Amino acid sequence: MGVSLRDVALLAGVSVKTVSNVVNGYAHVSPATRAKVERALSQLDYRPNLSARNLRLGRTGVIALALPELDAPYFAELSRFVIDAAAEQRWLVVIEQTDGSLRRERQVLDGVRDHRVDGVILSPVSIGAEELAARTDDAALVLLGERIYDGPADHVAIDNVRAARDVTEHLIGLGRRRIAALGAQDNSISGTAPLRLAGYAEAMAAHGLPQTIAEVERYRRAEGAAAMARLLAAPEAPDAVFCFNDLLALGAMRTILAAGLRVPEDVALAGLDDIEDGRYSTPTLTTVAPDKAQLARIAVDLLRARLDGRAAGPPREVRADYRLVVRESTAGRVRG
Amino acid sequence: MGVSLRDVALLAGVSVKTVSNVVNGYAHVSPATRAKVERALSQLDYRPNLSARNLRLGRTGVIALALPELDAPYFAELSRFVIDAAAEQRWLVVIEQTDGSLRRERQVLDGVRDHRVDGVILSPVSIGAEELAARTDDAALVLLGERIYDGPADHVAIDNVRAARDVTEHLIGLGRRRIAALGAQDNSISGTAPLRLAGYAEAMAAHGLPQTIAEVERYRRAEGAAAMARLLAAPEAPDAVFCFNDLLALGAMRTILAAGLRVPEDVALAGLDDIEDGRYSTPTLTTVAPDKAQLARIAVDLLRARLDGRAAGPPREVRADYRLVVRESTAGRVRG
DNA sequence: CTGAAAGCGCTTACAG
DNA sequence: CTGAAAGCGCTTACAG
Repeated sequence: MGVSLRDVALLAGVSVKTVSNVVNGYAHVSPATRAKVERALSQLDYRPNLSARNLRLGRTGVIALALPELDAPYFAELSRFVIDAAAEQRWLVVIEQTDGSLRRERQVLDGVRDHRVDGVILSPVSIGAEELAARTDDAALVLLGERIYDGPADHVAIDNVRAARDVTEHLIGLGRRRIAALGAQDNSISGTAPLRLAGYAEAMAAHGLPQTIAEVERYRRAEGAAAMARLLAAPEAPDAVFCFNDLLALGAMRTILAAGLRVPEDVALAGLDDIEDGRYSTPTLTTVAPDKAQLARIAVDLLRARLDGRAAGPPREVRADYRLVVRESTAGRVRG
Repeated sequence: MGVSLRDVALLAGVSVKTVSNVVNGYAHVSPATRAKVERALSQLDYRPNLSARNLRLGRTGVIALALPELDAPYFAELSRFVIDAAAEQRWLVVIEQTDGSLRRERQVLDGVRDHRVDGVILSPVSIGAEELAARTDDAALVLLGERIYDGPADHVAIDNVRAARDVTEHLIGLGRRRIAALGAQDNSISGTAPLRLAGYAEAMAAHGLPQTIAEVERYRRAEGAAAMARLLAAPEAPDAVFCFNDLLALGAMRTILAAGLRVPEDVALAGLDDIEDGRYSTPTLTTVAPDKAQLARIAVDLLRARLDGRAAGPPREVRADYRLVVRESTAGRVRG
């Protein structure tokens, strides 16, 4: 294959153990021996075989990041931070796309048992809390960004209810009264949709305002555009819409503008995720910005704690920060 | 660790070799033995230890996909297809972000020598053809989406010169005359910028039109917005702009609209990449759509051929398909 | 401070 | 058709 410890040991005239000691930076190696070994190491350009090390150590040095779809900007941006945070632990990150399907979410979890990855950071859509809680393997698992109740595993997310309430209050504060929620979902067991809907409903109820709810299957632009068309066709069209993510909002924006209406004059629009697209759309998009770097870092830290065996206790529940970012789609335009 | 072949063999009352034969689906196992083994297999819920198999086979079953940044939509969309194509080979894909830096591009290549991955699909920015050609390790490597001359490795990309010419011809055909190119780069050794610039220049020269060139450092929205502001401030503002990718175009669009000008009436705009954002912007964005699924599949196929040892010959150069997609940013709006 | 040896779990000639 | 055994390259008690 390549150069092995044995080759280096032979050349340096020492044992394999000694070479291993030097490679792994252990103390108690005499300077003379160390120098000899290091000369041989560089002469042969030795690189440890990670497969062998992993077999011996029972680790792969690889973690899986499982998310519905990599090409949704929110997940792509989040992945970037997860990969960076993992790199600091010298972990490689394998990306697995579940499409939100139960079968594939289960498959990802099995990857740990196949010794392909040491642990999994999962952004769950379909898998239920009971199933996760019933898992017998002790695979390191961190749930990211969705809310599964009863903590079957470590979990990090923003407070979705509060964030949704903040957005809705912002729209109400602008004087809007016919405020629709776009993005409710029927099929989501563990998703955020019910939480965001709850936050919206809380705020609307607190002000005695009627609720209008538009459902979608998936959080993509096309669905936002279609749902918005349905809202506009209704007898009482909304004067503001809180979309449950930015992609839905950008799709909705397209529909509104293409219909010859103005944003925000006719319809104010807010999203959630703070993807880059919304910072350059016209008008720019008001949104909730989760601290993605923080989310990623916490997820990696939680996983590391489990893998180190430092945390053997009950699942931990961590909240990440977010902030409301008001832009033109609700506040109106400023000519540049 | 877990259940090993030995455990299964003990329970089934056969040798390890026989269990291995069954697990790997080899022929010539008597039905009776096979049944016995399979019973033991499922009783113990055996899962092969991939680390051990990999050590033995000298393979990891993992490939690296190295690209500048995952959160650029083009790369996120491409990654999705690469992961899917790799999954069909039962490969896992580790994503590495180079930020276009030479150091990190080199690091990725070293990953093969560390036996962390079997091969690499690299979207190069900084690394030069000479350096790649000078590599002594025989790591499987496929170059994706950029043009490096003299084929130091297998390579797949669209014909960037021709695509750029097509876009420019389209703008000329619309009657535009002051057509600027936005996205030229100074620092790119291996990048596509010179190729796209060449295509633009060819078309402009063919029609005797003057060339205007705006440079950027990186292909992001912010840079497109800033470069467009510079173009608008010039004495002869352009009536059309060919941006070297869609992100630049979307940034430029923001600047034009924020300045109170119209797209395409005042300035027509075209990009390249066909990212989803451009299909929902207002106006929608004219662009070149590379066949991303095809690019990904070819890249994976090229890598597989190298790893199988089927292809030991000289590097292969493959062209992927693309098409010009005319939308509102050049053709004008249709009210919905 | 250093060495000889076992063993992680798998695959694969080599016998029979 | 099946088995006993070697070996992939590493780490780690166990001696000395």
